[in-house]
Amino acid sequence: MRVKIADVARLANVGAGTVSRVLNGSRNVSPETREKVEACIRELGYMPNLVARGLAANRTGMISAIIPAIGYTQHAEVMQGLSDVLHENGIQLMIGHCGYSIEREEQIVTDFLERRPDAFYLTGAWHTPQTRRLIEASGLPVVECSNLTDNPIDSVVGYDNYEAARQMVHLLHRRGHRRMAIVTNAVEPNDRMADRLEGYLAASRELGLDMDDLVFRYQNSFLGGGEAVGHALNLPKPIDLLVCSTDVMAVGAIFECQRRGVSMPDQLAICGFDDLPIATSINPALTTVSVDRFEMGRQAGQVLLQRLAGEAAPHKKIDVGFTLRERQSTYAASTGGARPTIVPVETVPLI
Amino acid sequence: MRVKIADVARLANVGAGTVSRVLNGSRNVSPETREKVEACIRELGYMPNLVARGLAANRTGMISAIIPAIGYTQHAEVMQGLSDVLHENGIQLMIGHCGYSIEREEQIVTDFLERRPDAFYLTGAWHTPQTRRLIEASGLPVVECSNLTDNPIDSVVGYDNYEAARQMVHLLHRRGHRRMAIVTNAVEPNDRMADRLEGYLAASRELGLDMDDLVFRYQNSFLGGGEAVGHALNLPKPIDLLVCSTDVMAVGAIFECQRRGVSMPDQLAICGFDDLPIATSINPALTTVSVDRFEMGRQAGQVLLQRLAGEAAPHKKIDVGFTLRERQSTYAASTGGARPTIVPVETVPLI
DNA sequence: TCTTAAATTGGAAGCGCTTCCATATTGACT
DNA sequence: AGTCAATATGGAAGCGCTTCCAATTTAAGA
Repeated sequence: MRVKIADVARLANVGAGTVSRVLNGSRNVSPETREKVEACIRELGYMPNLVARGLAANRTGMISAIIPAIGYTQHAEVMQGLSDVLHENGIQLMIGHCGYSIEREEQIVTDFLERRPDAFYLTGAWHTPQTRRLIEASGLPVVECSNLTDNPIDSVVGYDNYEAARQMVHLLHRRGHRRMAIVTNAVEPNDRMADRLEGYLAASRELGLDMDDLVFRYQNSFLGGGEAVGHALNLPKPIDLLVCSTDVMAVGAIFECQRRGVSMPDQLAICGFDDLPIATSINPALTTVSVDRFEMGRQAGQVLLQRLAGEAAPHKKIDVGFTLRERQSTYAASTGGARPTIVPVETVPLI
Repeated sequence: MRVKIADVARLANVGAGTVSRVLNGSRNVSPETREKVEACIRELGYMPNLVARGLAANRTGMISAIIPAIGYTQHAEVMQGLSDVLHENGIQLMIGHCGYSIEREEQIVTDFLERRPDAFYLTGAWHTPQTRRLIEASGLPVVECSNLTDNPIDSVVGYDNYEAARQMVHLLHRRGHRRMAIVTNAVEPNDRMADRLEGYLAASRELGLDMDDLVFRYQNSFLGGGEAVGHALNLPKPIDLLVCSTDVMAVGAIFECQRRGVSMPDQLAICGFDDLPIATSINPALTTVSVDRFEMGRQAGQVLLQRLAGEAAPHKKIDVGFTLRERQSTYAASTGGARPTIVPVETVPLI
C-alpha cells in the first residue's frame, strides 16, 4: 500500500521508467538491470497499483460481464469458465446481474462504463437500443453469449437453441412420441427461450403434429414445471410427452408426476433443456439438451483476449454445439418404454 | 470516453474543482452553480472516469469477494444479497473463486490487493497465515461469512453451524429416530462442514447414542449422497436416519433411495443442511436447516458500508440465525411416520 | 458602516503509473 | 578506426480526477 515505483527505482538506482519496463516485461531491459530491479522489488515487497496503471495505460485489466442472476447454474458455469481464462491473463471480471431485464442491463452497462473495462460480456442478444449505442460508441470488444444471431454487436459465442429444440422433437417423434406439449417461461422473456419455442413449433409443423395450442406458459421454476404437469393431465385429449424449455421446469414436472403417481415415461414422458447436474441423478434420469457451458465461457474469454491483443477478426461467431442426451424420462429406441437405455444420437458439431 | 471534467468546467465557466464538487455532492456549491454545471454535464454527456477518481481519492468503490465457486447456490445467493446492497451505494463487487483452497484464496487476495479494493468479503474463517497478514496489513474492512468465530479478522456474519446440527439431532431424536449416521465431505474441508460434524457428535454424546463410528465421508455431490446410502444400507446394524451435511448430498441420497425402493422416512429417514429450493420440491420434501442467505449477504454489505463510513465498531459479529425445517423426509411429531406434516420448531433468534 | 466568520470558488499539486523522447551505450560491419 | 543501427536508460509529461489552500464574495453581527 505504501511502497511505489519511485522507491524501487531509487533503491535500484535506475529510473522509474526502467522499473515500469521490468514490471511489464518489456524487451528493452538488460538482464543485469532486470535482475537488480527484481531484487529491489522483492526486498521492498513492492506491489503494483493497478488503479494507477489503469489510468496511465488506459487499460484496466477488467472485463464487465452481465448475466441474469449470479445463482443460476447455467450462467455461473459460463462465468467460471470465462473467469478461469481471463485470470490466467491477469484480467479480472466485474459481474453484474440484471434479472432478465434489459432496462436493468442498460443501467449496469452505464455504471460499468464509468469503470473503464477493457471489454464486455453480455448474456443474450436482446438489448435496449441505448445499450447497443453505448457499447458501440465505447468501441470496446464485446462477446454476446446467446443464440448465434446474425446481427451481433461484435462477437457471439453460443449454440443454436432453435435447432436443438427442433432436433429434440424429431428424435422423440422417431422414438414414438406423438402428442406433445411444450412448457415455456411466462415471465422474463429472452431470446434463447424464444428460440427454443420456435424450434419446437417448427418441428411440430414439419411433422404435421398440430401442437400449436399446446404451448403452456409457467414460471421457470420447480413449481412452474409442477403446475404444467397439473395442466397437462387435465387436457381433454391427453399428451404423451411434455417438452420443458429448461431442466428446472422438467425437474419440477418429474417431482409432480412422482407425487401424482404418474409413471414416466409410460404415462407421460418428459424432456428438458440444459443438462444440469441433477438431470443424471433424478429418477427417471432426464432426457435433455447438453451444452458445455464451461467451454462456452472459455471460448468467450479466448475471443475477448484475441480482441484485446488487437486481432480484429470482425464479427466472430463461435458455435460450441450441443448434444441430445437421451435418458429414462422418454422412450428410447427399441425398448418399448421399459427402462430404456441411452442411445447415441446425432450432434451438431463444432464449426 | 472522451469528455472530461476540464471540458465541463470550461463550458460552465467554472473551475475543475467546482465540477468535482458538484459530482460528489459537496455541500459547498451554490444552487445556481450546481445547476449550471449539471446542465453542462448533460449537454456534453459527461461520464466520470472512476479509475482516475480511484487514484486521486484513494477509494475505488470496489469490494473484493472470494467464494469457493460462483455456481454454488449458497454462495451465489449471498453474493446477490451483498451485491444488491453495495450497488445501491455505487459500489461494485470483484468476485474471485478459490475452489475451497485457502492457498488459492491467498493468491486471489494478493491479486485483488493490487486493484486497491475498499474492503474484503471472505468465505469462512480458515485462511493461510499469509492471507491474514496481508489483509490485516492492508487495514481494509473485512467481513467473513462463516461460523461466528471468536477470532475474526474484523467482522463476521453468519450463524452457528455447530448449534444447528446439534439441535437437528436433538429434534429428530425427540421424533423417535434412534440410530443415525452422518455424511460429511471427503474433500475440500472447511470450517462450516467441520462445525456441523462437531455439533452432530456433541448431540450424539449428549443423548448417549454412540454414533462415533458412523461418520461417512463422501464427495459433496448428488453422487456422494447416493454412495452414502449404499454404504448405510449395508451396515450390519441398520440405521434409521441419515444426516447429510448438505442438501446436495441429501438430494442424492433421496434419489438413491428411490432407485433402491427404500421407503422414506419409514425405512430410512434423511435430513440435510442449507434448505436449497429443491428441498421443498423433492419427494419426500427434505427436512433441513434453513438460513436466509440473501439476508446474510445484505448484512455483510451493511457492515462493510458502515466500516467504510468510518463507524469502527471493532469486531462486529452478526448472527443471522437459522431455522429447522421439518418436512416429510423424517418422522414428524404425532404422525407415526405417515405423511407427516410440518411442525413449528425452535429457532435461534437474531441477536 | 465596519468587522469577522462563513460560504464559494479557482487553481495547483498531487495520486502512482506508462510512455515517449532524447541521450548514451553497445556491437556489428566496413 | 569509423559508421550506423540496435539496444538501454533516465526523466518528463501526462492519464482524469480529488483536495487543499488561498482568494474572493456574501452574510451576519456589532
